[in-house]
Amino acid sequence: MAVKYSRQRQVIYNFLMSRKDHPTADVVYQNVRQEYPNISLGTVYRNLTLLTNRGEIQRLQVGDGVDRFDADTSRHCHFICSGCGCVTDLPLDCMEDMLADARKKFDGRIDRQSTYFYGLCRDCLNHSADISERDA
Amino acid sequence: MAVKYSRQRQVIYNFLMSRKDHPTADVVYQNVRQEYPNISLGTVYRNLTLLTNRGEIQRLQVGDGVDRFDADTSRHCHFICSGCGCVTDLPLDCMEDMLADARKKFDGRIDRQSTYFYGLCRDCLNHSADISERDA
DNA sequence: TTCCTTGCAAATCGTTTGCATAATG
DNA sequence: CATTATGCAAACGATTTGCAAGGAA
Repeated sequence: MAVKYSRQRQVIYNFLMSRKDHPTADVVYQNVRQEYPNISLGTVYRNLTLLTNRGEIQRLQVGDGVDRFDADTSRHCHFICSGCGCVTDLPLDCMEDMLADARKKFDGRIDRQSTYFYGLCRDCLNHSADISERDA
Repeated sequence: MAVKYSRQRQVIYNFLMSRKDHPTADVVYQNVRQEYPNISLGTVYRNLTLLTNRGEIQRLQVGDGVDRFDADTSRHCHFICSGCGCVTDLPLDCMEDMLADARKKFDGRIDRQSTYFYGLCRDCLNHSADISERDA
């Protein structure tokens, strides 16, 4: 039950803190491996899960079948682009209101909320505009 | 590309319409099989995916690694109980406001929103109260 | 007849786990 | 020393897919 320090976990956490693009476990693995060549994917998964359970990071399930991880544990929404798959933070003021509203309407205890928005990011919108023009 | 009628798809859709508990593909399979013994899991998955793509049903990813399906395509949130895993509808008035707010703040196109709340349902709350009393 | 759909089984793939060894406290 | 963490590889499990046969338009 007690958690002991491990250099691997530290490196994983540091890497996650350095990124704002919500990398997958495999991306974490590929990057951490450059600094720590012997690390295994299993260790990466184990530590990501451990950190998530301790609330030090957040696990995102955006719907493409691959889990992503976010070192920012503050309450915020995410936008997922259906074009390129990028995931970006989307802080909204009304999250507190929504949570309060949900608590008022639901008979039970609500601890946590997770909200994802889907659509096309600016880059993908521009690309699709280019394509329409070209085809016209 | 053209969709042809199939009895299997009809049965799957009918079953989904009859349930409000957001069943998984396997639950759909087990139930549909009683009426249609030769149907295969692959067919169930194929049709659930097809119906989802056509917007006739909704695919939910509540975070336990198993997809769930909802014949109610109206805009509403879901509550997932961390105790028993049950999934219930949670309609909120403020969803429109939230979507509007997100669209205002985000540079890109937002098509769709998905919101999940997590906590303990009434039954699980009662059970945990029972356990505390018993242990006291 | 043409194209879509099915049943079956095998393949996929992200994630988890068992085990012997290494590191931590 | 007791306990937790690691690396490796095998296991897992939900979902997808290839293919030959069946059904709809």
